[in-house]
Amino acid sequence: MATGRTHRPATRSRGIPEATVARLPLYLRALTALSERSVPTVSSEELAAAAGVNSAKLRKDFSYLGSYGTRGVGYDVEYLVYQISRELGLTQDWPVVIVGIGNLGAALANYGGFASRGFRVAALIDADPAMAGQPVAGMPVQHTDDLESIISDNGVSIGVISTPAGAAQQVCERLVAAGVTSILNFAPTVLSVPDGVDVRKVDLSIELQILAFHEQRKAGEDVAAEAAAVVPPAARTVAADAADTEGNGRKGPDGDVPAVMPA
Amino acid sequence: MATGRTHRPATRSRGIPEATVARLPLYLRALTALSERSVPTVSSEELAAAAGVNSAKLRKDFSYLGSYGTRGVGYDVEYLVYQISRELGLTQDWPVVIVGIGNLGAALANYGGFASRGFRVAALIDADPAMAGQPVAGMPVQHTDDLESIISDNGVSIGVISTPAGAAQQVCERLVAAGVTSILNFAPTVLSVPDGVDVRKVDLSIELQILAFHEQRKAGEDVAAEAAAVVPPAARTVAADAADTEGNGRKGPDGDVPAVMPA
DNA sequence: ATATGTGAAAAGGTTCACAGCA
DNA sequence: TGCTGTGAACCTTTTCACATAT
Repeated sequence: MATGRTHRPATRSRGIPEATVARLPLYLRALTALSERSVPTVSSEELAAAAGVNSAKLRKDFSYLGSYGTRGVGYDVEYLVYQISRELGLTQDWPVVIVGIGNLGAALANYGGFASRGFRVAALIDADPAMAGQPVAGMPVQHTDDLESIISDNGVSIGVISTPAGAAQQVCERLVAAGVTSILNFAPTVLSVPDGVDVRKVDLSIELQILAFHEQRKAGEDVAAEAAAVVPPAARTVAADAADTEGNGRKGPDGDVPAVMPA
Repeated sequence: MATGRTHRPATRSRGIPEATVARLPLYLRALTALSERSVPTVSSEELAAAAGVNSAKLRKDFSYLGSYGTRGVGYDVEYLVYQISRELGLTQDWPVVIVGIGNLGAALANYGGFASRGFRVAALIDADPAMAGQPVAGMPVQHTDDLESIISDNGVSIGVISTPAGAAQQVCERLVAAGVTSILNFAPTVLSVPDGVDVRKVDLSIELQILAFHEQRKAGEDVAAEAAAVVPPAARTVAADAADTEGNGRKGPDGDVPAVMPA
C-alpha cells in the first residue's frame, strides 16, 4: 500500500496460506478465552504467547486476513473473534455425522468441543444392527443402511470416520457418493477420494511414533552425555552432538558399510 | 557418494527432516501390510500409492535414511520395515501412561494401535477417586496421587494427556517433573514445557475447523457461480462486508475490491 | 513511545528430470 | 530396460527488521 502497486499479484490474490489456515483455530481458541475474561484488546505478543506461536508469525498470519489491528495498541478481541470465526466459516452451523460408534466414535460423540463451535452432531451411524436404536451421547445410533438418506436429509457435508481400518474406504465412498465433501478420518488407513473432497486424518499411533523418534534421539544423546559426563563436565551438548552426528554407522550421506542386519 | 565430496555438509549431517520423520510411520504402515501379504519387494511407485504420497517424495525421504533400494528392482519389504522401525525407535518397547480416563482416555486405552507397535500402556491415571481401582481396558485405573511413582517405577518417558483442558498444564508439569520428556496432548489447550520436552497435540475441534474453512470455500464458489448466473455480479459480499466491518474499512492486500468471497 | 503490517532474506519442503546402477 | 538416488529448480513457510500509523 505504501508502494503504489496497482497491478494485481496475478496468481495469488485471495488465497490464505494453508499453514495460516491451520493456525486460525488456535488463535480463535486463545481469543475466545480472552473474550470470556472480558479482555478488550491484546497485543500480537500476548496473543502469540497464548496460542503457542511467535508474534511475527501471528502478525503475518493476520496480515493475510486484512488489517485488523491498531498500531501502537493491538487487536480488539471481540472483533478478531468475529473475523476469524467468519473466515473459518464458523458463523454457520455445520451438521456432522460420525460413522463407526466404537470406543472412539462414542468418545467423539460425547466430546463437547464439537457443539461449542458451530458443529452439530447430526447423526451417529454404525454397521452393527445390535447398536441400532441404542442411545450414545443422548442420541440413537442409526444403521449404516440409512447412511445415504441421513446425509441428504440433514444436508451433511462433513463426515467423521471412526470405523475399523477395513471398513473405512467403503464408508468413505458411500459418504462421498451421498454428498459429503469433507472427511475427518480416524481410521488408520489411507483414503482415496475424488478431487474436490478434502480429507484430514488423525492417527494416534503415528503421533506416538513421531514422539518415539525424538525420544530415541534424546536417549541416544543421554547415553553419549553420560559417557562423556563420567569425566569431563561441561561439554555435554557438544559431545552429544558429535556423537549422533556420525556415530550411527550404516550408509550415511557419504556411503560406507551398512553396519546392521540386512533382512 | 558419486560426487567426491569429502568435506562434511557442516550443519546438516545426520538430521532427518521433520517432514520426513512425520511420514515414516505412514510408510511403515503400508510396508507392514505388504509384509503380511508376503510381498517380497515393492517399487517406490507402488509403495507411494499405498502410503498416499507421490513417489518422488518417497524416494527423497528414503534417501535421508540411506540407500536401501535396488535400482531396476525396488525395495525389499522386510528390510525396509526393519530399517524404518529402527529409525523410529520402535525396536524397543515404550511404556506409556494415559492421564485422564474419561471417554477419550478410555477409548485410547482400548485402542489396539498402541500395543501393535512398540507401545505398551503401562498405567491409566485419573484424578477421580471413584475411578481408582475400576478396570478400564482390563487395567485398574490408578489415582493421580501416585503419578510420580508410577512414572519412575515404570521408566515411562511418554505421556498421553486426555484430561479436561483446565487440568492439562498441571498434569503436564507433574509428568515432566517426574521424568516424562514426550507428551501427546489431547486437551484443547497450549502446554508450556521446558526445553528438551516434545509435545504433539491432537485437537478434534481444530481439524474440523480447518475442514470447515475449505468447505465454506467450496460452498462460496458454488454460490458465487449461481449468483453470477442470476442477477447482479459481485455486490453481494461487498455489502455483507460493509455491514459487519463497521468503521474499520477492512483493507484487502492491495486495497482493491474483494471480488468474490467474503474475505 | 509503542505495536502493527510487510517487504526481503532465509530456511524448509516438494517436484523435476536425469544420471547411474542393476 | 527399469527403477533408484539425487542435484537443481521451484514453491511454501518462517523469520527478520523496520517503515508506518496511532
